[in-house]
Amino acid sequence: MTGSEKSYHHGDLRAALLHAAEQELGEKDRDQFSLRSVAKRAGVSHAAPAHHFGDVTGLMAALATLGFDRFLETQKARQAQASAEPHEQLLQAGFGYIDFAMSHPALFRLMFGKSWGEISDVALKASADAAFDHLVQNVAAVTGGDPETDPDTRTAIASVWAMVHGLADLMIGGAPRYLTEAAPDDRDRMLRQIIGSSLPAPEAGPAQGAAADTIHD
Amino acid sequence: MTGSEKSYHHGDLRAALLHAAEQELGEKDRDQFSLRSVAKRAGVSHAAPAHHFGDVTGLMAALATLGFDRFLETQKARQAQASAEPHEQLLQAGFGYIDFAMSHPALFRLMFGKSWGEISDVALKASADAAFDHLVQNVAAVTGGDPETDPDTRTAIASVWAMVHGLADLMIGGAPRYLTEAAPDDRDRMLRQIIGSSLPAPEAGPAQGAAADTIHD
DNA sequence: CGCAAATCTAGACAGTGTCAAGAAATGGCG
DNA sequence: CGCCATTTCTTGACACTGTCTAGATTTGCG
Repeated sequence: MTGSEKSYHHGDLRAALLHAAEQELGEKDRDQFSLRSVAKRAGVSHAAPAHHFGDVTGLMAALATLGFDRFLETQKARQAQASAEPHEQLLQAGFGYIDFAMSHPALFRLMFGKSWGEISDVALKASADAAFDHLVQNVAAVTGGDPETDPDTRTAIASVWAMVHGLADLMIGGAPRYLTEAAPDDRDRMLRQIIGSSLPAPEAGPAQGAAADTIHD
Repeated sequence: MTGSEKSYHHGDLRAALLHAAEQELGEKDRDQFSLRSVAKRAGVSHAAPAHHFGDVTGLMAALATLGFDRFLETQKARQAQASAEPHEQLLQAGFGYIDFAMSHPALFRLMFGKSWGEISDVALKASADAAFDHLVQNVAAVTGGDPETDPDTRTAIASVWAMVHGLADLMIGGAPRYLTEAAPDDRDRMLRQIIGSSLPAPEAGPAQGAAADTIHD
């Protein structure tokens, strides 16, 4: 423990392996990534990860879990330093969504790479669901409807999610040159406009949005 | 040639390898996919693909090129059996976009997996650009603006593309249960509504669309 | 102290992509 | 037609991958 420079037992190898894997994922491509290389980076033998994560898919699942947690944090951090008005909150969550994707493209692709249905890891599913629920709540706060029953709210959830996710995924690939070539200010304005267009009802009038102040949560 | 059952020279191995690779990609996961397995499926030695595609990335590029071509065909096929009205044309292109993604999820992920900037293969870039230009033209036909100069058109392009791409990518993963759980009819209606919400101006009046008949094509 | 459990190492195995050398078929030129 | 350069494919080898098994080392608990 303490220093834990080089003892037979690492102390907290699981976290160290996750850290190494995250760096490895950030530097190299998805196919350059190897279990042995992260083990080497962590300074342990090639078979050490097996005991903590079992399979390589186990490490991926743990990595994706960690990713979803930070994903949610990024969105909340963006929202924290913004107006409490629901519409603005949802907008900032969307920016956080895109921020995370562009900051950690490989991790983002890993998180959304596998099909939702075939997730067996309970921790991963919990973290992913938490991130999803956050989006649902933010949309519901804007529409004012129940996500489970109100069809307009359900459509709005799918709409906003698709728009933000599509922007994130496309900007990772650098596809829409109309977005990537634009100056940062222009880009933010365009994103704002685009995300806003996917919202159910931006506002009927300028005074309408102030109604949220009475409740304000 | 002729029968070409089993001669030393295959005849058209390149096409056969692409076909085998496509099937392999459809059946197995991205990581199960291997150069040797497609060679075995095509009935040739494990080193045969190297001469036609050089690297494994070369095969991937060729496969993605083939994918983008079919991607474009799928959209055009959808549009062909629909009204010539620009708004409806764009909508059908979007449905084709999503159709293709759900029919060939692995290929779709392969096509959009790599960053746009680091594409060196000229054929791949050409096919991808062709697909992108098709979208641009369809959006421009709705807005009536120049894609290069009109900022509203540029924003509309990014908006529509992001929405449709986001829907496609999310539905591959089965993420938005509000969409995947819905009955097919409901889903189409929701998609129509969602895609429509990302459009600049749905329509000013019902008679407006008939103007396309005069020009047609 | 002693021993079971947990943690990590070392070695082996099948499978991967890539490279070099050579065999087999093709096509052009005399 | 005959011959040879070129293309196409095979074979074998190499380093590397993930996973399995056996064993070494450390920890923790009675």
